[in-house]
Amino acid sequence: MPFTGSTMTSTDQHGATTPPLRPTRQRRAVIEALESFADFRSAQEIHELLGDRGETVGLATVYRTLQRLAEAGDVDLLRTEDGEAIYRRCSDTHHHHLVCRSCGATVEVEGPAVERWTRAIATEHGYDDVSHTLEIFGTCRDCG
Amino acid sequence: MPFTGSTMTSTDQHGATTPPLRPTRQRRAVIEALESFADFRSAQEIHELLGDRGETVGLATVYRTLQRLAEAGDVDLLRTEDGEAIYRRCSDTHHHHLVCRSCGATVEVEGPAVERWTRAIATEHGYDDVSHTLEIFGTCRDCG
DNA sequence: CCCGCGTTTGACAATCATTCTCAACTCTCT
DNA sequence: AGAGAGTTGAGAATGATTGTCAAACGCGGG
Ligand SMILES: [Zn+2]
Ligand SMILES: [Zn+2]
Ligand SMILES: [Zn+2]
Ligand SMILES: [Zn+2]
Repeated sequence: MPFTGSTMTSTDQHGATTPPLRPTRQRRAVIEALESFADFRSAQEIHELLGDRGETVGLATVYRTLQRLAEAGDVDLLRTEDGEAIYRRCSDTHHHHLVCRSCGATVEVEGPAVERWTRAIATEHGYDDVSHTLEIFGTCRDCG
Repeated sequence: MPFTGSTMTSTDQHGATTPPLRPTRQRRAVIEALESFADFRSAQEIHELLGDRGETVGLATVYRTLQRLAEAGDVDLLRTEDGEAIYRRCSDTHHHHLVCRSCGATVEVEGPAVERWTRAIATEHGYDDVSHTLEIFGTCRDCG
């Protein structure tokens, strides 16, 4: 049963199997593509953008790269209503997102209180090694 | 761009298109199946259980029913690490889940403060019609 | 009880995102 | 240059979820 606290986990990497990561053309291309977006995008969208730009990067590679980045915590991952994975470059400090339901405009937010609360609640119920996911959705001013 | 606050939304249904819902054998069977679980299960698992029980219900029907129930707010929906949808019968008041990462044991939790915080943060940034998703993961006592 | 009709079902095909395969290729280091 | 591990890409494979559509059903009305 694979349950997660993937994006925005409060617990961090154990220490181990972190094999080297080579700076290849495609890897750089994907990262660069991410830089050019302010909101969440799917692997397919990123692959498409790269195609338009002339940068040739295999779809499988885009998927692989995005996964690696997500695991490394260099990008945040969330799921659309229908389960599709979408990614976004983001700051390295733990945070959450306030996303516009209609245009996707995203704002990073922090809430020390919430962080404390989740940990407390979990501990209180005997749960260890706590992590969590939290996203806020709404309609932004422009889409209002 | 389908972004959500599906499960555990703080905003509720607008008012409209809620066509009647017939209490069919299969519908009842799915609901009953859900009653027999305390944790989240996938459509496939539920379909399988029904099969074992002798209750014949088409897989497509299980999917459809589960969707309806989720939309109606009668069951909570969340996604496994790999995007698979899993469901669980739950109380009708707004709440969140504390889930064991390894065995799936689930506890419903409430946090008025968090509810207030998400709304405040959103408003503060000019976002309206706010909803949110929040899940806490950890290792339960038994799996510790 | 029987009829009419919109709803629901189910077997199966169709989607579609994501993963797998694996031979060719690229780094890195010596 | 050469060896060895890490990467890539084209295309096949997977697997959850959805679409199709004719047959079966549930709910009144007569
Ligand atoms: Zn917007
Ligand atoms: Zn947090
Ligand atoms: Zn457990
Ligand atoms: Zn809440």
